[in-house]
Amino acid sequence: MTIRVLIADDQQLVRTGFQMILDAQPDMEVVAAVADGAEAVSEARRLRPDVCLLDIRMPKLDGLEVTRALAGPGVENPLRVVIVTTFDLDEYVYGALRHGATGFLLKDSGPTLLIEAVRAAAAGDALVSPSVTVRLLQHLARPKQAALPVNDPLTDRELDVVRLVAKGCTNQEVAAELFVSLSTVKTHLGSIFTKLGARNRVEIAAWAWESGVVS
Amino acid sequence: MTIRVLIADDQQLVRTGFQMILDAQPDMEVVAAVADGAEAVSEARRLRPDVCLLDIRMPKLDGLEVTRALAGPGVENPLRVVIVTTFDLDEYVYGALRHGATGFLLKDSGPTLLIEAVRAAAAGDALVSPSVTVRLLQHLARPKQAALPVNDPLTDRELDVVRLVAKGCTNQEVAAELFVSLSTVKTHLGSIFTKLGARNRVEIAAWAWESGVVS
DNA sequence: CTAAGGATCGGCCGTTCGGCCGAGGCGGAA
DNA sequence: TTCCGCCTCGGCCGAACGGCCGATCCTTAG
Repeated sequence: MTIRVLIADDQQLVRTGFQMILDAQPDMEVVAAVADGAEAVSEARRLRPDVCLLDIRMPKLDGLEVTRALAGPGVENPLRVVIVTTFDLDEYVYGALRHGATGFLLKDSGPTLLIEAVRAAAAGDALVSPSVTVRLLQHLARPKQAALPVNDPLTDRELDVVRLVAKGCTNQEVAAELFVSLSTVKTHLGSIFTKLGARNRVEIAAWAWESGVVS
Repeated sequence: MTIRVLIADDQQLVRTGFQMILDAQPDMEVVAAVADGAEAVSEARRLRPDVCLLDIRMPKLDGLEVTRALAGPGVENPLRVVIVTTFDLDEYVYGALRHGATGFLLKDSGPTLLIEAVRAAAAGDALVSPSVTVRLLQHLARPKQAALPVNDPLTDRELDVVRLVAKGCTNQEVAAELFVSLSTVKTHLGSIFTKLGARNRVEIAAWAWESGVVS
C-alpha cells in the first residue's frame, strides 16, 4: 500500500528535491508535481492522491485557496493537505488549519520530518513543525494565565456567578442556580465589576471567555 | 554541543530502550534514567539536563506534577520537558501543556520522532505526536463552523452589531461606532435575538465567541 | 480577642435593555 | 413595475440591570 503524493510548488528545485526524498521511500510515490495552484486543484481532483504537499506562495491560486478547495469545510471527500512553506507567519498557520490542512511544515525542517509528515497525513494524523508548534502551544496555554490585568483575584463564589453570567443567565436565574437570593447575586456582581473593571455583564462574559473560565 | 537528556519512566525496558536510541545519536547523551517522579525532580535539578523525557504514570509524583515542578509557570529557570506516554487522553495533553511541557509523544511514535522531539525541545521548539496534533488542530479549527444551529444567517450589518455587543459595548456605543442611531441598533438587535434565539445580549456574546465571530 | 474578609441578605434609584408597534428609502429579483 | 429583503429611524413601556447605602453571620489570621 504505497502512499501517493502530489507536490505543488512554484520552484523547480523544491519540487525535484521533495520528489527525490519521497521517491526514495519504499512506501511512497510522487504521482504529480505541479507549479501553480490551479494545476494543483485539477490534478488533485483527477488523481486523488493520499497526501498533497502545498506551498503557500504559488501563482494563480495560493496554497490556502487550494487547501480550501481540496480539504476545506463543505468538501465531500476531503484530501489530506500538508502545507510546506518558508514562512512561519501565524496568519498562514491559522489560515491553513482553518481551511482544512492537516499538517504544516517549514522548509528548514529536514527530510526526516517531511517523510514523517507525509506518513502522518496519510494515516489521518497531523504533524506540525516544532518551531510552529511551540507557538500554537503558547496559544493554548495562554488563556490560563490572566488575559486582562486582574490585580484582585475573584473568589470561588464570584467565579460561580461569572460562569453563569457568561452563559447568559439573568441575575434571577443565577440566584436560583446557586440557591441564594437576588440581592446576594447583585452584591457578588458588584465585587466582580470592581475587580475586573468591567462596565457591564457582557464585559464580564468576555473576560470569562478570554481567561478560560468558561470554554 | 551534545544534548543532555534525562529519562524518567517506571518501566525498566522503556528506560533502556530510550537510552539506547538516544545514545546512538552522536549529539545526544543520556545523563540520568530514573524510575519515579520524585527522583526525576531531584536529579533534574542537580544535573540540569537540556531535555527531560517524562512518563505520565510514575510512582510518587506523576509526570504532570514533575512537569509543573520543573517547567511550570513561576519556575525561574524552566527545563525543557517532553511527555512520553502510552495514553493519548486529552486531559493529559492539555494538562501537560498547561503545566509547561514543550512536547508530547506517544510511545508508538517510532524512534525517529523521539529523536526529533528531543532535538526540537533542545532548540526551544515543541514536537507533538501527529495523532495528538490532529486533535489539537480540531480544537483550533472547531470554532469556525457554526457552534449553534443557525437556520437564518445574520446579515453583514447584524454581524457588525454582534461583534460590538460581544465586546461589551452598550447600544449607544454601538450606534456611535457604526454611525447610526440608537433605534437602528435596537432594530438590528431585535433581528439578532430572533435569528439566534437568544434571550439577552450575553447569549449573543456567547454565540459570537463559540462561533468564532470574535476571537 | 480582635480584625479582616467572604458570603449572605435588604431597599432605593436612575439607566439600560428588550419587545412591540410603526414608518421610509433603496437595491435586486420576479 | 412590483415585490421583497435589508438598512434606517422613531416612540412607548415594563423588566432587568448596576450603583449605592445599609446589615448580619462565619471563618481565618494576627
